Amino acid sequence: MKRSMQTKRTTIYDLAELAGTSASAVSAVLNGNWKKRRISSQLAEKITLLAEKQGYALNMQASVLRRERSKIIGMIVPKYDNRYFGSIVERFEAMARDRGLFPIVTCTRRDPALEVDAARAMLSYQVDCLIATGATDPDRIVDLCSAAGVRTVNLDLPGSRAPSVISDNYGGALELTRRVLSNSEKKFGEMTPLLFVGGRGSDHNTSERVRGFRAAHAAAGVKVDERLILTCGYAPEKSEQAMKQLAETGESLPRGMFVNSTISLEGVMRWLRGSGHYADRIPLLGCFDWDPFVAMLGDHIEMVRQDVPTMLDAVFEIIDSGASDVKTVHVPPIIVEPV
Amino acid sequence: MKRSMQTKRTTIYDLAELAGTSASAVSAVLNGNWKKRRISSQLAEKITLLAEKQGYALNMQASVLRRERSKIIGMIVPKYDNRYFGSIVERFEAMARDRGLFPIVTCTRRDPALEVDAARAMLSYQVDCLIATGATDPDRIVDLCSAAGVRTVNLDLPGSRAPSVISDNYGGALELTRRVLSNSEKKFGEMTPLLFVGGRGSDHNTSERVRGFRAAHAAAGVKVDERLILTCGYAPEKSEQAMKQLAETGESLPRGMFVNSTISLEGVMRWLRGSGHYADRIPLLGCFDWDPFVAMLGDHIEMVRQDVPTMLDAVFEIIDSGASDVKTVHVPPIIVEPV
DNA sequence: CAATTCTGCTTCATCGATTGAGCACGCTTG
DNA sequence: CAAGCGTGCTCAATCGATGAAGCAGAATTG
Repeated sequence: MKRSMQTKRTTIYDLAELAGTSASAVSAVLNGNWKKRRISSQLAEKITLLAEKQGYALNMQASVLRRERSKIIGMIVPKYDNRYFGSIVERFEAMARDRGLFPIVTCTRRDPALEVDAARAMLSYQVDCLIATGATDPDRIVDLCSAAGVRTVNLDLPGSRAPSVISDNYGGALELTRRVLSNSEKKFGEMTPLLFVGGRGSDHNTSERVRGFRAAHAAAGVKVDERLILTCGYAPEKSEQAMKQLAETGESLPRGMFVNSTISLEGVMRWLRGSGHYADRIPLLGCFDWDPFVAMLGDHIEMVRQDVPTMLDAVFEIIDSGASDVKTVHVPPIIVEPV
Repeated sequence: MKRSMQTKRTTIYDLAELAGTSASAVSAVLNGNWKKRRISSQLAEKITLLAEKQGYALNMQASVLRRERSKIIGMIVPKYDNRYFGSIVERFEAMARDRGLFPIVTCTRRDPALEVDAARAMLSYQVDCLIATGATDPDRIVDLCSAAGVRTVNLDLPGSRAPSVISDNYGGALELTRRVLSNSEKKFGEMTPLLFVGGRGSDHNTSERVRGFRAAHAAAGVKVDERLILTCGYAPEKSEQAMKQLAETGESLPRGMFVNSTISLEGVMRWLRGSGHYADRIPLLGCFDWDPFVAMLGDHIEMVRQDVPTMLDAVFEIIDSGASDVKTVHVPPIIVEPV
């Protein structure tokens, strides 16, 4: 309480001296296995009180160095700018803590080099396990980790060398597309091909969603217009640019759109409001991802919300069970009923 | 590359043996001060190559244990569910990395007990410095840290025992209120008292914003209606509930509202759409905080966007300069021009 | 050519916590 | 009463990286 200067932190040796006992007794008491080590409850209590009074804090570096498992669990995540990743991180931290693990999370801004650097850094900090969320190149990370004997789980985007937990992108996209097409029929009396915008053509989720998009068109007997598939990247600037270019072709614009993330939707909406197209009438929209304000934007914005709690349950089940067979768990996303 | 079993990680001792040299030489080479330690560049190169080939990764726990500074910088943050905190974390991580620091961030869900636990955990991990963002009780955290000789900076919410960086809440609120009142005059030909909803009455930011809210009313010659100040907490459920209760009083509802965060706005909007009030006509709104989709919600939603880059510049200036005088830096927020 | 300096390393203690091994004492048992 | 056991602790090695101190041998100097 009264230590204001640059006091060296209190260690178990300090406590041992104060208590007139040995450091190993102090250690045993403070990490809870004093029963096993046959320390008397009197000594235990004395030490506990002293530690509290002195404001003792365990030095994790020393502890981890000595132990074989660090109980540190790492996660890398692309961005913090949307509800999906935000809730993943929030829930991940809570679940990790519930298990007595220390979570460390880092954001890699969809930058492959940063992803690798971050993974390396986490390995240096001796994480017991790493969750690679939405990684550009999950297998690269898995390789790094397995060289160090560290387990990995891929989340959101699958890899081929570690268990993965992802949304059922195909199923979600199929249903989302179906709904937008159906809205289109209700509103215009006919179904015309939709626009697909956002995401990277090379990533698994996007290609699965495109597959669902196509399947829904096929089921409705609508031919997909290939020029309307714009997998331009996730960033708002990218989708805004893609819309602008599309409009410049002079062709008539689609009546409905499948937007591949809220973050891409941000760019699309910017373009919609900035350009005079659609004359203030928002087209029929479907968005793969959920945001509370998007839900309020206009009428009939269909959304598919990825089921984060279930996904993280699956992740921790893999971790807790110690399974490491390369399987992909597909979690059905939640179809949000428009308000 | 070819280590697939549970191989013990490579250490500097392994490398030393392979290179036919000593561990200290390896250490010196790998941490870059081999020039100072007069290691020949031939040996240096040999060791570097070996390390690479063996996939050597530094054991940070051991390294930090030995060194006096850990180069780990911690941040606690209340939530990841809005753009404000999301961008704080994202930028914090980037700036920390630029300085060669390792950022660890943890989310405390506005729970005072979790805040303290998280701070303790970070101290155990030997953070050199801790940034307490939006902490319920910053002084408590500062006390914990200073007992361990760890510097602290308060962000978003100020404390009395460490430097703080916060928005100019009074100024921002004054201008935001002024604008909503002015819109009210344009639309209805008169100014009537606005509603203030969201935030905790006990927190500094909220009380400063209420002060700005009052000052703007006073300047416009409008009397504040005390029953319309609802500092019910930040969570959407809280603000939704508060609106419901207000409506149940049967009094006529205000024509404009000052909403104290996007997250509170979420609840307000839910109520607006759920209840029949305002008959689908969104009232004049001002929101202290920014979100791209909120900007698109309706006409004339005024927003004040906290200036995260400038705030974090200020935080790192304090950290870099080593200053620890208890000063509060007020960063003017950005008035967002409605689209 | 002896004395000094410089070069290029190695040795060893250290950081703080953990844990197997072991020690001293008192109590039981045959 | 000796042998055996249980209790309550201490000792010392260890985890991996770091860096002050030191030590050979080569190069330079007076």
